[in-house]
Amino acid sequence: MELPSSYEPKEVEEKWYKIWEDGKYFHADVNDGKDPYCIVIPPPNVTGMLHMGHALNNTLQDILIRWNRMKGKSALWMPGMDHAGIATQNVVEKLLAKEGKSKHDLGREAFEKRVWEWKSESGGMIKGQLKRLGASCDWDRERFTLDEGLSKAVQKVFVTLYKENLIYRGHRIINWCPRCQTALSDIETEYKDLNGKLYHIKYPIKDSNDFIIVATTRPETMLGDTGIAINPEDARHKHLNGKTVILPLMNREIKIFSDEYVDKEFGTGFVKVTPAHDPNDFEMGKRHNLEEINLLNEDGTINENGGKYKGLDRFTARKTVIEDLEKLELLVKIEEHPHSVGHCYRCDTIIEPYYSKQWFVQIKPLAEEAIKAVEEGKINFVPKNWEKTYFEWMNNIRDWCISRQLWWGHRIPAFYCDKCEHINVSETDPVKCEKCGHTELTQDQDVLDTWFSSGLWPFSTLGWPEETPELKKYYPTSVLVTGFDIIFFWVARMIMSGMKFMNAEPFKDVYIHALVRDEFGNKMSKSRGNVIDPIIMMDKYGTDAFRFTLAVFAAQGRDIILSEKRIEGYRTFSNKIWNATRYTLMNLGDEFKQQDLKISNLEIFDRWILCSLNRTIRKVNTSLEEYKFNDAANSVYEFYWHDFCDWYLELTKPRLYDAEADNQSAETAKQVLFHVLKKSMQLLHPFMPFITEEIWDKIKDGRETLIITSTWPSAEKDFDFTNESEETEIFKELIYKIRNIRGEMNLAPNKKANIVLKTKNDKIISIAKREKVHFQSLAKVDDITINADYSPEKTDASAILGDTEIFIPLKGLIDIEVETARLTKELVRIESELAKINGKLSNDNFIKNAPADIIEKEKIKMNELNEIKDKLDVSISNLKKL
RNA sequence: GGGUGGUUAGCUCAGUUGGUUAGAGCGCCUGCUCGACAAGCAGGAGGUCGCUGGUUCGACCCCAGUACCGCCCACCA
Repeated sequence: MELPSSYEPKEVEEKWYKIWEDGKYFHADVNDGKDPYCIVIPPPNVTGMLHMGHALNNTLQDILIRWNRMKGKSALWMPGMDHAGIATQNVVEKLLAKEGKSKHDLGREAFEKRVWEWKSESGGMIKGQLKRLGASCDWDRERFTLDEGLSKAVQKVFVTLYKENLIYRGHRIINWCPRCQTALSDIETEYKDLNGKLYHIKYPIKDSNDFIIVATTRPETMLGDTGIAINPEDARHKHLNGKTVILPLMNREIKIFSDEYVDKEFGTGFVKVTPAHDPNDFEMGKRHNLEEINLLNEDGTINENGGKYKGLDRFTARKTVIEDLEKLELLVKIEEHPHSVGHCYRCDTIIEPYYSKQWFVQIKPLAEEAIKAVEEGKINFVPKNWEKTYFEWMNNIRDWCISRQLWWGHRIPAFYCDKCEHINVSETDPVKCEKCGHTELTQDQDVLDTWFSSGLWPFSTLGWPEETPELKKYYPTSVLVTGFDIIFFWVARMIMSGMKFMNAEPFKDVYIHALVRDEFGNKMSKSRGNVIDPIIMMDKYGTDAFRFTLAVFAAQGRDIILSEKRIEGYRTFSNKIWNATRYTLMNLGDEFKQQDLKISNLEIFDRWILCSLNRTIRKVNTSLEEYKFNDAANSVYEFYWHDFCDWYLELTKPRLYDAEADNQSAETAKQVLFHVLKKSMQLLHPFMPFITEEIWDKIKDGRETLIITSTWPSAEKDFDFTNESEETEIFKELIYKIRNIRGEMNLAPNKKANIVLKTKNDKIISIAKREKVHFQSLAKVDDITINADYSPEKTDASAILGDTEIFIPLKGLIDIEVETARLTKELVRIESELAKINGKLSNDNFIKNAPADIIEKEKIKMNELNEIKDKLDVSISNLKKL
């Protein structure tokens, strides 16, 4: 069978994904009787496009899923998408804007319909992109957070929490985005450091010519001031406590009061208090019975409470207020004042603390159980240190604002009686008021925070609140794979809801992976223009190379700085895999039939490669068990390229090519080649699913596909050939030494050389005698002489391996200077090592304290090094005599 | 302000029970179309492991301090 000489990913990828999908190979059968292994996908936004974060996240999940599927587990990767309230509504609103319309022109119902239309036409692009990545999700089970079933889950959760008084409605200061015109939760507000200004303003004291000075970063809020606060211990201002000041521009009388909150050391010691527009002021207002004057409309303009500033945008108002104060000579100074300002996480607009009526989850009782679950080890974060972050947040958690003034999402299932205003909350939409029986009810206009529904994802996708077999089998799920940026948004909330409603943890492990950055270490973002498009990478280098790169970079606890060069590098690995297969297939011949490996037939290098394969299998297993994707990927890379291709393949050539060769030896080589190739494809499959499946198709003896053969390799005790491995390492050392001389001496590759081994070492003697043919093929050695009493010519090049000296008679070909330099370099290295060891051994404390075996090791080493040094000295002085 | 991660070869990164000649890929230099692969093969150069102390017989690894870079959280007007 002849393969093309380079691997072309494109067609292969398309072909196999289709076969896998059509064959339902991703489907996990709840009745298969196998042990469950389940991962729920972090649902991408329905508006989402695949970026590097997704690529990494889903590659890692796919590795775990494929690995476990091959191990014979009932491996379920539950896919789905998030309706992404604000993000999606924004997208559709923008489209409407292009038509010159707003959502209000359509009305709520028509708008919602429009969003659904958008979803079916252009939403979920990311799904196709995930397929491109090779994601082996169980697409038959795909869910959407606004599905009927998931909506039912949402309703049940809301109602239950409400009945337990864990959901309540109340007036609070919340974060308001004037552009999205909705409330946001605390974590949906991103704080950024801005260079703001601190305005110092005079407030006249009533019936006096005196005044106080307050400082503020948001002067327009003064329009809503209803008090001035001082610290009760502030000696400077104590006497003013209870006095009245005249609020400029509004001419309102407000009182000075004292409150512990005020920091004596900061600013002037006077704090203007605006209860409706600052959370701290709100708290102080509560304590001192101050009026809350709301100044803002929902769009961020000043409302009728702002006097003549009514109708101005908040920032225009700020400017105008300052100008007016200046005219009145009430502006003292303006200082530069860097401070952090909250921004909307969806549209980056500066948010306003805003006093309004919203729905909240009383979170503490839920958090307590969620904390316990991690403390008790029911859930393990990997890497462990993220637990601290989790605890930190959970211990300081505050009530969660869950109502959003949007149209796209789960409408809050609360119905207000038009007559008695009673709030009706029940699992089925009520037809009459449960209190007064009135039949005119109005549903709350708001929808729930998107994260309210995604927080139920691990069990809602499995069918909850129904008691489905899926739920029974796959919950708790095995592991959650996600980035640290959504630990609070999502992970914590899933844990809370899981503990509350399932009475069990939603997943046993949480693997937190790094953020992908560009090659300069910057976060990738559209606005920076530094995004590397995963799709383009897959087009250029193949999906397998791309996935492999991500796996190699996924070391724990570190950000990933991705460079295209690395991806390119692993494309060459794909090609290497391909060509080793090509070699193998070329040499097997048509009659080849795989047989069980017969130990007695195995030659030394066969044993060595099988032993190395064993080690690799073990390493891959332990690494994946610990989520050390980089270790797993590297070890299989190392094995395949450097053991299998660089050495074993080369070592089979004489056995396969030489017409005189022993038939049994050739046959054994074929069997081993085939065996190792097959196992390698299995080991590589989770990382590089396409190329391995393609190759498997060419080498398989049965009809099954690699993806579901359920034969993940296991190390075979019979193949732990440690002696042969040690011998092979010695053999390799000899080859290295000879190649080194050849390379440094610039001996042409076609120029054969004779070597003389001056040694009494039985092992080396036997290797040299037995493996002559390999010395010839790998190091272009013509003849090997073994002579313990050899007295070298002065024109011999030499090298030393332990107690053995290697000589290559070069006659006129030797370059004295080069050879001297080469040997001197080695001598310097040996001497510096000797100096180190001598230092240790002549240190009494070392002898006294170090373990005996360490001391013994050092002594042996010293003797060896001394011998080598002597030999080098001789060789070098010989050269000098020339 | 409170946490937290990093600093190892020109670049991007590995390196957990403290004893290694400190590794890999890319890049660089030299030589190779020899029956898998030039997306390759062989050889080579390149690092006082941020800095300063300490613990130890012994430190890239443990401890303390320090510098620089980064991230998360936080209501300082």
